[in-house]
Amino acid sequence: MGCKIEEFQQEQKKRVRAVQDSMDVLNGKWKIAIISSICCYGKRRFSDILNDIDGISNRMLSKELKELEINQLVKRTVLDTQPISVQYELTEHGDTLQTIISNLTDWGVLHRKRIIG
Amino acid sequence: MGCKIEEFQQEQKKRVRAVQDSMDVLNGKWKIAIISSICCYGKRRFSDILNDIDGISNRMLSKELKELEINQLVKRTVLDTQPISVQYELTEHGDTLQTIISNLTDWGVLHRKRIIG
DNA sequence: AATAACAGTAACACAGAGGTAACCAAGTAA
DNA sequence: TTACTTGGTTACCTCTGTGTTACTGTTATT
Repeated sequence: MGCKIEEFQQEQKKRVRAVQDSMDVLNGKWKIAIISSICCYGKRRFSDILNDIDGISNRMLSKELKELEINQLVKRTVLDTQPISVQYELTEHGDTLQTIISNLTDWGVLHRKRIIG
Repeated sequence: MGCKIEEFQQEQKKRVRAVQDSMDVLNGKWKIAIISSICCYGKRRFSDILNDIDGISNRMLSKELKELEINQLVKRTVLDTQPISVQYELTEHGDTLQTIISNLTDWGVLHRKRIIG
């Protein structure tokens, strides 16, 4: 059976689907920036993240954090302070994104040098 | 001067900007799938890519390939065949995305196991 | 009594991302 | 003559991602 090529194509389709699964979670203008901010500081409050990321609105931050929570990448904890503050941290699963974030950071620098400036 | 914290924050903002530079290029429903397809086969024709990626339309593929060309990730070559065929391959710069693609593939599998199925 | 900080939410608006379907030109096979 | 293939383009439409502004409730401060 000359199935080698078809097998390879099936594998490739699986790989493409896997990449798209990742991108479904990471897509959007702000998600990776948010993860990057939380990841970098370990724990981070709502207003801190708002401050870390130039241009994001509280509406967007709130929405994106919710989605990240649903995808089990981020954990939300309400702290008993006055006024109430809310702490975000990466889950164990979220932590597994570190390699990707780091690669994307390096590549971003490279790309900017090469294309943008 | 107690500048350590501010320095760190500046560094972090730079990192976030770098990640966003990457995402500007890779964002969208199809771009990474396209790169992944070309990268996997080395060289790939329009209709092959169309076939690799479930759900993409020729309109989208054409549009995304153009953008990837503008960003110097993909090189287009018209072949003198009948009917004419067009070959796409990654540029040197596009090749530097391989690590990221591969990481995203692995993470996608992990994530699907963990969340989706 | 008024204002500020925190962590959001609600209502509305809009550009552009993405989908669908038809069409094109050149060659070629039936 | 008609139909098919390759690699697109064009027109049109829908929908969603994102932005803007204003608002909430609670506590502390002035």
